[in-house]
Amino acid sequence: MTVPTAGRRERKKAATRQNIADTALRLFLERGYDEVGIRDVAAEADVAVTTVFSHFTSKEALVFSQDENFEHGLARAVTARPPNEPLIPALRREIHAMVRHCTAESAAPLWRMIDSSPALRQYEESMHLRHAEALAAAIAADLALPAPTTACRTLARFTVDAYALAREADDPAAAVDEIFHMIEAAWTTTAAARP
Amino acid sequence: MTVPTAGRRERKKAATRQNIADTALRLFLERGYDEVGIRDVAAEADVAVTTVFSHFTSKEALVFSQDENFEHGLARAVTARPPNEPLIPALRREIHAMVRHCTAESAAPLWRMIDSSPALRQYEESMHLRHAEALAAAIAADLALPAPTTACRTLARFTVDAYALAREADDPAAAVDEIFHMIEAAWTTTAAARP
DNA sequence: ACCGTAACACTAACGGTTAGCTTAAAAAAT
DNA sequence: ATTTTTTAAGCTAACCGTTAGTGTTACGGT
Repeated sequence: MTVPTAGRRERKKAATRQNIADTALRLFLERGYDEVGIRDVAAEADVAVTTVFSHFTSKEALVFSQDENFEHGLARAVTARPPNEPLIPALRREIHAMVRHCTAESAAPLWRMIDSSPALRQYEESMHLRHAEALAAAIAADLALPAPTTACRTLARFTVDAYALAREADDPAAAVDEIFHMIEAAWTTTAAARP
Repeated sequence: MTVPTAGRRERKKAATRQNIADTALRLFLERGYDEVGIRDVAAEADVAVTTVFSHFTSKEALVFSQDENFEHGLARAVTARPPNEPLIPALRREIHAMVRHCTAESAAPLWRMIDSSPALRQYEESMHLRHAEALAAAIAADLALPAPTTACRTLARFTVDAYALAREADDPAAAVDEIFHMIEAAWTTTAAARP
């Protein structure tokens, strides 16, 4: 076993959380996000309303429960990349993977739901900004800077922009390449790009 | 008179709206955004709660009622710029003006309030995205394109990023210049930049 | 075996938001 | 000038996401 007996309590907690998330996502996809209330989710998952909010900070968070795993994926793409690989290509690879992942056939209904709900779109945007801040910190660390500079923060935001823009483009993969071509040009003109 | 007698009804409506916005902003700054409810605002402005929501789509919109004027300021910076002036410098000028405007001494308490409220920050972000979409359309029109391309949308987003990033920087004006140096490099590498 | 604590339940409420209906004043039509 | 139509604004009552307060149960370390 790779997992060192995570304790029954933690396993039960994880199971409850998973049950809630699965139930919520199923109901949302069946009836539509706005047509399903938190009380419906709680009843169907056979838990109390307060239990839902002890596992998820908001209704929208129920939809993005899986993507929280990728929360630090971008930062890890910087810190854990092959040695000697330049920064920008590493970021481009990661964005490519993320775009491919969320434009997959199986995820289509989910993203259609997200795109049609202003509340969910807004939640996703603010997630992206959090990711950008984490990424800026990782980039600064990679350059051995004491704190993120304006250039680091800018690169981070441009990178998450690439994800958001490519997702909406007709040809997502081509869009990633096109936008990263622009990012590369922007980055190479900064002093931070040269050691 | 330059105003062609806007009709008593419309004048009263505008007055009511202004009254609500002024009262709300005053209460928010006096007691704090979270400590003031919509019912408080309505009572103090001497209107019904439903009247507040017939003028403003949400509580957060009460805070940004003035900035709605600048909603299309960015797009106008493109469409109404001096002839023969290149695109990027025109955008940089506008962002400079916007940053100067919202980092002014008189606006400090307002922005402190906004920065300390997650709800208001999120609302501002989604405003920015709306602005970016409008700007992308204006850029495409300026280039005589039938529809916004990926490059247009990218430039638009980078531009609103410049605003957001510069606002938080130690030296906002310098940050605008630094980021626009990067944007210029990104834009000149795209095919769209050359006629 | 014991106790501390973490997970969950229940009730009730708070605050933003909306629906449905009524009133009254302004604008348009007669 | 009177009638008719429009529309801003009001009131009530609720919906829905979210939180506070308070128990209760069952796991985990000692």
